[in-house]
Amino acid sequence: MSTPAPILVWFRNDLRLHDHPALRAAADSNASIIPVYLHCPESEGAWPQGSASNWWLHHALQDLATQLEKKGSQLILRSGKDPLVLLQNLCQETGAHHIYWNRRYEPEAIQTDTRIKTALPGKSFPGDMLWEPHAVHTQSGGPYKVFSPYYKALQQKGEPPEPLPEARSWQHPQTFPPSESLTQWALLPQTPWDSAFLDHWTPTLQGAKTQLNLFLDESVAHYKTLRDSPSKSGTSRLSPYFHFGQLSPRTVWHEAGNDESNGHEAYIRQLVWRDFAKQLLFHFPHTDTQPLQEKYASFPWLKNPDALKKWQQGQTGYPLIDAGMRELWTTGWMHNRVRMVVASFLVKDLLISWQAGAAWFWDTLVDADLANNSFGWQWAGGCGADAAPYFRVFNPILQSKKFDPQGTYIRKWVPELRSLSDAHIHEPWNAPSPPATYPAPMVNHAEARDRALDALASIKK
DNA sequence: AGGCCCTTCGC
DNA sequence: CGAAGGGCC
Repeated sequence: MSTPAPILVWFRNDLRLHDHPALRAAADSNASIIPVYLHCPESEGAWPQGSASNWWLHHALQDLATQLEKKGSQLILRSGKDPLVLLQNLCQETGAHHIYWNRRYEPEAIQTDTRIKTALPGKSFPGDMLWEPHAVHTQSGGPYKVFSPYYKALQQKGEPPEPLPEARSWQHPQTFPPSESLTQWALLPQTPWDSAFLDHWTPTLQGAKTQLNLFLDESVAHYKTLRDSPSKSGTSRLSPYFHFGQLSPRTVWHEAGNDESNGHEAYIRQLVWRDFAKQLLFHFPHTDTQPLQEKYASFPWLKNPDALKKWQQGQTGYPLIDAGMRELWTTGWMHNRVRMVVASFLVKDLLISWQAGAAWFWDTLVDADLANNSFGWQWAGGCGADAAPYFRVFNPILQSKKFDPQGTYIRKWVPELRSLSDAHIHEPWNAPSPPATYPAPMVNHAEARDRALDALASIKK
């Protein structure tokens, strides 16, 4: 009896063992499994992973390798220019006849996967969405561009596929091919800007599980009201786990989604936004760099490196904006409400392009995800699908008073303002003696708002 | 998933 | 003279 040829299971944005369709299918086949991860930053088009994401990736891979070792397996690391070449080499070295992977939906990934499938015996499985893009379309067969009907359509489909349980065990090859060393990939920063990251995150599968359970036990019931308060832990904080696939949306849907309470439905709605963004990038593959609404291609954005830098460093003089930008820099994450406010400020008050904002988020967020990032910034810029109309300009002072009324979030991230009263913390320039170390507002919001509306008028049809 | 400004209405 | 509601950007 000859043993079947081994199967390469190619891990990508699915760094987990549970609900992993490719791994499960390989395990069920009785062939031996060689798990591989390929690091090909140059093949990933215009969007190689950012610095904060690389930090997370390092830890997630280390953890995945450990979990695989507990099963008697090994994670094989290879790096190079082209994943096709690396997979070809691995097939030759190991005698593997099949490569299994879970699908990705970004334009670059689709091109690469298609190229690999024509050259090698690859088999792909459903990726990290509740419903894959081809499973959802409008009456006329096209993609949805508005969230509400998309959400309705998903509700009518009912439960997404059941998550697959983790395979208990599977066959291993007698010898594994050589692996590169994770340390040599130098994913961790050279200068220690990540010093606080481990205080805020546990970037492992156990960390994902713990955070999900914490959220389901303590926060989800009040999600609808608490999710907008940046000083409270009312959001799920699961985004990086989703991005790296340490959690599967199907798993989370089934753990959170069968409860009819307000909080659960509100949370599932957010999971659907995630699918919505992914299907948009899938159907409109240029929207990582180009506005979905064409008339915005001629929008008169300002090139203003000094202003951009003040925004990036949290030195705009608007407390809520600066708190958010500093939270981002320190922890690799920012509360969703604050993301909307800082984005509106960059795009509308400073008239700096949403692409410049997206690039900064891409490099600094541990949850940076091409579909979510592109969609979110186009939404803020008013040029995307179901976007906030451009004339909807967030007032950074009102948003601050409304969502951080006691200034708790501001005091946490902008220590210069800690001693101000609640009455002055949102507008420190009105305080009797404004802190000398905190900058004056870099723009007057009322004037900036008028300027933004004038700019909008200039591109109107 | 806004906000500004004006009107109206209640006190 | 503040709150509430609507038109508009």
